[in-house]
Amino acid sequence: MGEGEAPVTGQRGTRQRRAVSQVLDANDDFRSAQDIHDQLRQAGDKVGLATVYRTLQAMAGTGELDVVKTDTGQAVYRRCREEGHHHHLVCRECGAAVEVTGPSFEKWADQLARDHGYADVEHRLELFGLCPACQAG
Amino acid sequence: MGEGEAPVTGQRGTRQRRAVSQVLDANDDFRSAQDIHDQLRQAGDKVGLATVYRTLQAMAGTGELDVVKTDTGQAVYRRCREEGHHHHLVCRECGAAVEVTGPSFEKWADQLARDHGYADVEHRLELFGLCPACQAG
DNA sequence: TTATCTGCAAACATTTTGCAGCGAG
DNA sequence: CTCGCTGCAAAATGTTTGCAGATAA
Repeated sequence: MGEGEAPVTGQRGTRQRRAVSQVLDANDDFRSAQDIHDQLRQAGDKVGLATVYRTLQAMAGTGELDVVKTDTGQAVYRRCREEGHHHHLVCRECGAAVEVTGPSFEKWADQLARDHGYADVEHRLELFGLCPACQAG
Repeated sequence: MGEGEAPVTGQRGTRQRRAVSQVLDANDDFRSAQDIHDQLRQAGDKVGLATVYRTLQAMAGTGELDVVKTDTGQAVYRRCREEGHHHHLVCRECGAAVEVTGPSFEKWADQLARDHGYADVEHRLELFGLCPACQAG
């Protein structure tokens, strides 16, 4: 009795899940759900688009994935490297990204919020540019 | 001869445009295109939704409007106060916003880009929180 | 007059959801 | 066996676009 509520961690090890995870491992850059879906099909793994969305969402929820919204509002994902709070410098050409942290920036933001009496402040910071490789190309 | 290409500035003074402009003047906070459309209808001004979108887009293009993308990717607008580059501390409850600039932050961002060899870097920074008024409520 | 603007509805792109069936544990 | 996962297709969102007719200059 009292097995209690299902552990939030309760994810089943399905083929589809594994396939998505694998694609994420294989890519060093940010990809959209649809990109990942295409890549999956090309590799011969048949996975529904909805499932890709659901899986990415689930993984992002546990913090194992980083999500960035592009210019057009599209969400792009990649496996998270650094724990904790950080931002990304993303190449707008190829999706390659560097994770960055800025203690001084964080402090500035906090101070700013305090100065204006805003509570519960969070920020979204994205940096977009051309990576060295894409400049050369 | 040579009237030349039409001046980019060629905007006609239509009732609809004026109505949208008026709503923007009346609001001190960020509103979505649809919000503005609703507000317009309530005020008795019949303006098509597409026209609202087109107008807002045009105004944003000339720099007379600030645009911020919310969490959900929705675009929200308000008349721009400060010229030049700045960011916003927006109340996630009521849309009230403070415009902020951060020279130290800008410098940090530039340096970061340089350190990683990224060119043509731009950043998007939004701060979301609860404004003093909404905390009280 | 005439180029621009407007309104409508249909097109779009991305993401979410309902539901019957499959499959991991 | 069960309950969560999956696939499909349909729905939902928010925004854009094509086109015929209205309108500012």
